[in-house]
Amino acid sequence: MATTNGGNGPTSGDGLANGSTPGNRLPASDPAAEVRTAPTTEVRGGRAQPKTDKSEQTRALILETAMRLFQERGYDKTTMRAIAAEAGVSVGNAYYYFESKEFLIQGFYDRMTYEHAADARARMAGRKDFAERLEIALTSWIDCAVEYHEFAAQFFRTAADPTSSLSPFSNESHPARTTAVELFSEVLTGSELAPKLDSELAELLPDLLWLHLMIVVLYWVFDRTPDTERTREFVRRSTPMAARIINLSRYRVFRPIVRDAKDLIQDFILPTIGRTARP
Amino acid sequence: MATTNGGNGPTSGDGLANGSTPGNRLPASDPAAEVRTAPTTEVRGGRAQPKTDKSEQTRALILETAMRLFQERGYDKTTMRAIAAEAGVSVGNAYYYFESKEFLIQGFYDRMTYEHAADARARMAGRKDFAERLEIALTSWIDCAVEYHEFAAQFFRTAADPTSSLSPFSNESHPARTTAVELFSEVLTGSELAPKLDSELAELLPDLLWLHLMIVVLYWVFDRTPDTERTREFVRRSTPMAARIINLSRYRVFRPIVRDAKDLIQDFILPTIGRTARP
DNA sequence: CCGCCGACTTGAACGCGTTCAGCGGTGTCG
DNA sequence: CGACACCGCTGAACGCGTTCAAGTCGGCGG
Repeated sequence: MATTNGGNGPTSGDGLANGSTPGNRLPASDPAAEVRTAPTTEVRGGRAQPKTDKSEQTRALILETAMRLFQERGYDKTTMRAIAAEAGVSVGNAYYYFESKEFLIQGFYDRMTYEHAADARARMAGRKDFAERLEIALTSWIDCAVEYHEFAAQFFRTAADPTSSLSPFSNESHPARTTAVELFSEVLTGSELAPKLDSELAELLPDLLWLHLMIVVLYWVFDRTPDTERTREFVRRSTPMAARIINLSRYRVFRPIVRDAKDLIQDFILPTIGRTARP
Repeated sequence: MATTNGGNGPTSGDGLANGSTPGNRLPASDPAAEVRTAPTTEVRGGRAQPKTDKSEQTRALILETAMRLFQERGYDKTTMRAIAAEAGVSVGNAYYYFESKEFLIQGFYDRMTYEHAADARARMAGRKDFAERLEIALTSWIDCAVEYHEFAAQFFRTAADPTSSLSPFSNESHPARTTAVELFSEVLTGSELAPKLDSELAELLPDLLWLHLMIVVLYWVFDRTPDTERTREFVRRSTPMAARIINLSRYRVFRPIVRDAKDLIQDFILPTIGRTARP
C-alpha cells in the first residue's frame, strides 16, 4: 500500500493519456501536493500517526519550512533550531513529528519522485521507441532533480546506509521506489519493444531500469560539470546501449548467458533491493 | 562540512593538497606497518605532515587507539573524547593529527586493503583460470572484511559522499584504490586469459574488476545473512559470468556492442572514478 | 462541575564533534 | 642573550542534533 498515487492502475493500458498537461508544471510549491497524506494509518516520514487536523497541519508546516530552508541554505547549514523557529514551534515539536533531521529529507525525495513520474509521462507521450522513452525518463529525472543537486550528497549518504529505513534499497515498501518502478514499467509497456519480449524478462525489466536510474543518480551525485551536462551525455550514450542489449537478448545465441544473467538478477539482485522472490 | 579552515597561520596554514609525490611504493606489511609514515610529504589521513619522531608516535598512538575502540564499541559509540582519553592525550590533539573523526576510518580501510591484496595473492598462487582467480580475489576480500562488517555502513556512507576526500571514487590518488586496482591487474595477467585479449580491453579490465569488487562491497554492506553467506554465493555466481562475458567479447559478432561499451566505459566511467583520460 | 486521559507542545539539558586562543619548549637568527 | 617562529599540545567553549520531564489544552465519563 502506501502508494495510492494518482490512480495509475496497471490495467490502464498505456497510461500516458492521463493527467499532467504537457505544460510541464513543476509545482515547486503547491503545498497540497506532497503533503497530501495517505488518509489512514501509515508510518510516514517519522513518528506518530496523526490524530487531529491540527496535528496534520503542524506536521505539514514543519516539513514545508524544512524543505524551504534546505533549499535556501543547504542541509548542513539548516539547523533544527532554525527550522523550528522559522515554523514558529519548538525544537521538541519537530522531533515529535520527525524521528530525526534525516527523516525530513524524505519529503524532498517523495516530492521529486512524484514530479518526475508526472513529467516523464508527459514527455514520453506518443513516443514508441524504447531507447527514446528510456532516455526521456532518465533525462526527466535529471531535470527534476536539478534544484536539489547541491545537497544531493546528503540524500545519497542516507541511501547508502543499510541501517537507515530511509534507504530505498533496504526499504522495500518505500513509496518513492514503487512509484519509480511503476514509471519504468510504463517506459517498457508503452514501447514497441514490449510485445517482442518474453514475459519473464519483461517482468524483470522495470526493476532493472530502475537500477539504471540509480546508476545515473550515482553518476549525477558525483558530477560537478555545469548543469550536470556530463550526466546528461552519459544518459544519451547509455540508453541506446541498454536498448541494444535488451534487443539482442532475444536471439538464440545468447540464450545461455541471458538465462544465467536472469537467474543471477532474480535470485540475488532483486530480492536485495526489496523485491520478494519470484512469483 | 568544516571545510572552512580556521585559517590559523594564513601563510603556513595547513599545507594540505600540496603536491603528493608520485612515489608508488606500497607501504605497510604487518599490522603496525601502515601506521609507519610515508617519509616525505603526503596528504595522509588528515592533517599536518609529521615533523618529529615523537609527532609520528603520537599520531600512530591515536590511530591505533581509535581503531581498537571502533572495533570494540563500534563507530558511533566511540567518542573522540574516549579516544583521546584512552590514548592519554587531549581531544584537540586528535584533531591536530586528524581532520575529523571520519578520517580515522581511513586507517581501517588502508589496512584492510593491504591485507586483502596480500591474502588474495597468496591464495591465487598457481591458479591459472581467470574466473577462479577472480572469485578468489573477491572472496578473499569478504574474508578480510569480516571483522569490520558491523561498522561497514559508516565507511560506506563516507564513500558515497562526493564531498568527502575519503571517498575512493572522488579521490583518484587514494592509495587503497591504487593497491586494489593493481591486485586486479594481477588477477588478469596471471590468468591464461590475458594473452588472448586485445590490449585495449586488457587495459580497461583492472578498473572494471575493481568496480566488480565495489558492487560486491555494496552487496556485502547490505547483507545481513550469517557470515554474509549470501554475498559469497553472489560472488560464486557472478564471477563465472563475468569471465564468460569477457571471453565472448573476443568474437566478431560482438564487435559493435563491445566497442560501444568500451567507449562508454573509457569516456564516462573510468574518468569519474579517478582514472585520467586514455593514455 | 470535576477529574482524568492523552494528544500535543515546550525548552532546558545532554552528549557529541569540532574549534580556537593560547601554553610550553626548542630551535634559529641577529 | 633576547626576540621570534613554530611545532606539539591543551581544554574550555561553541553549536549542533537529540532527549525528556514537565507542562497545556480539549474532550469525555461520571
